[in-house]
Amino acid sequence: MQLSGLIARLGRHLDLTDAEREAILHAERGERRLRAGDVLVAEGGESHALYVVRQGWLHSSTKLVTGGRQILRFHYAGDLIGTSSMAWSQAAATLTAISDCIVIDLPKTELGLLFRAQPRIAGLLYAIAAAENVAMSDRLTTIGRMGASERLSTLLLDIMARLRVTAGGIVDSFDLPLTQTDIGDALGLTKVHVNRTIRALEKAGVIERNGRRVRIVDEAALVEATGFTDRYGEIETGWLPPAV
Amino acid sequence: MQLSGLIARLGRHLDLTDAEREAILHAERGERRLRAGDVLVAEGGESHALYVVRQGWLHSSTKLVTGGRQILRFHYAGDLIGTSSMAWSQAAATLTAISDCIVIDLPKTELGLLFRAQPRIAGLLYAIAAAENVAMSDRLTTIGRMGASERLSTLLLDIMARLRVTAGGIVDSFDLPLTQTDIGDALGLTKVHVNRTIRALEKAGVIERNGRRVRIVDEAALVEATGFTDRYGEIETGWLPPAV
DNA sequence: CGCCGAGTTGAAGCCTTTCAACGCTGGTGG
DNA sequence: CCACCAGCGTTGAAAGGCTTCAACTCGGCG
Repeated sequence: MQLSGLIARLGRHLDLTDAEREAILHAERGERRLRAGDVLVAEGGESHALYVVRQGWLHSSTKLVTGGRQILRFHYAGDLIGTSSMAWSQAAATLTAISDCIVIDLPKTELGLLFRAQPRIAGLLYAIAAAENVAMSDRLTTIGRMGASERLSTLLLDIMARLRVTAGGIVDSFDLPLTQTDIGDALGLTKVHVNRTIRALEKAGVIERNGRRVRIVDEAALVEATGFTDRYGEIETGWLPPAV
Repeated sequence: MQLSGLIARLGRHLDLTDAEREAILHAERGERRLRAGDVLVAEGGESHALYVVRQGWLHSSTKLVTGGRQILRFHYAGDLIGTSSMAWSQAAATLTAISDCIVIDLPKTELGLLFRAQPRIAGLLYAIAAAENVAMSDRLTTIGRMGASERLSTLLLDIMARLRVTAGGIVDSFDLPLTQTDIGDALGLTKVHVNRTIRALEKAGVIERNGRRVRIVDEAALVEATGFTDRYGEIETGWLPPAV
């Protein structure tokens, strides 16, 4: 179980066979520990591996010619990150640890072998990539067509939905390890306006804050305002070929 | 060659073996012809197949609770679309034909079998999915952090880069089958502001228009202003397992 | 011939940004 | 041990970019 990031993740969607577990363990390399703020991969840098998040939060981001930054996505335990190196040997985004993290290496040549040995795993990884794509689409829609408070609300709902996957029980509050600058870079807003928007939501009584802790007071109102849909549930696996 | 959408696309990245071609042909089902404006798949509708674009342009879009629309992506000949149905049986986006189109069905159970029979194809499809993800990230960055004229410039550069893949020679002008409303929905702008922005670029002398025809006069200036990078080039295939 | 969608333009208003300043906290070095 | 500094959060005021509302033109289609 020491190097089982991928097994844990895929096991959420499928009952893995022993052979599949074995093959995954064989593909995974040693783990890497990161401190909050550390950069795992830099945009434009060489990259020949994916990483599986075992513990902690990270984000991927890109820099603009104008000096700005866009945070593309937040990554949590179980996520497969750095996938752009499957298509190119240069990383398309920077991966930065938000909290202290542990990630596991998954060299892409090993992944190639895993694809051959375990086609069911290959199919599931493809389905997960498709789901990632939909998650990106959701974000695009939010940023492209919604105002500041809807963007912020969507982010909070999304984080909470994601935390519920692993946390099991009912979650209505969580620690947010992001600065308001981070939130702004994720939502396409300035930190100043993020601050005003947060305080407006607070004043409206739909959220509460206590330090880093955020509590969602009126989840229904947030969902109603944003049209948020939780995509972290099941992934359909019926079409996958049988396990080897 | 009649049903070879996928072969043509994958052949851009790999030399396919006969067995691989055969397996792909076996997975593809009959073609479907669409008229401009036709909806191939509706958001929320059942979907058990992908589609390969053989001819024409389409776009995928989502509707907002507030009544707006976000166009997520434009699709061209060779693209694999409707991939959200790999993860769920309900489509996450609407697929609409922009011009008259021909698409080929690729049932997901067939794709599952293809994954098992031809692991190299599976790996390549995964790499393509990863590249799609990066393309979405680029769009997110553009919309999240750039002004109207940069967004529009990026769209034009992106379309041109994509057309160059299939058109071979030097392309500096193309027919744009999009309304200004479409462009606005793709860029997160109103059609009114799209219009003003187009005319400003025209007045600045970086583009020219003649009906639907758009000519990029000063490509370097557009690239400079936007930091655009063409991702339509090679996909790295060195990590793929050998062909069967 | 008339209507509708697409493109165009002007004016006003709003949301978000920009600029600026200040309090607070945690970490660092003297 | 404590002073200082840097980053973060917060707030106000002014500016700006984009939207909204409205009106008018043009071309294609019934």
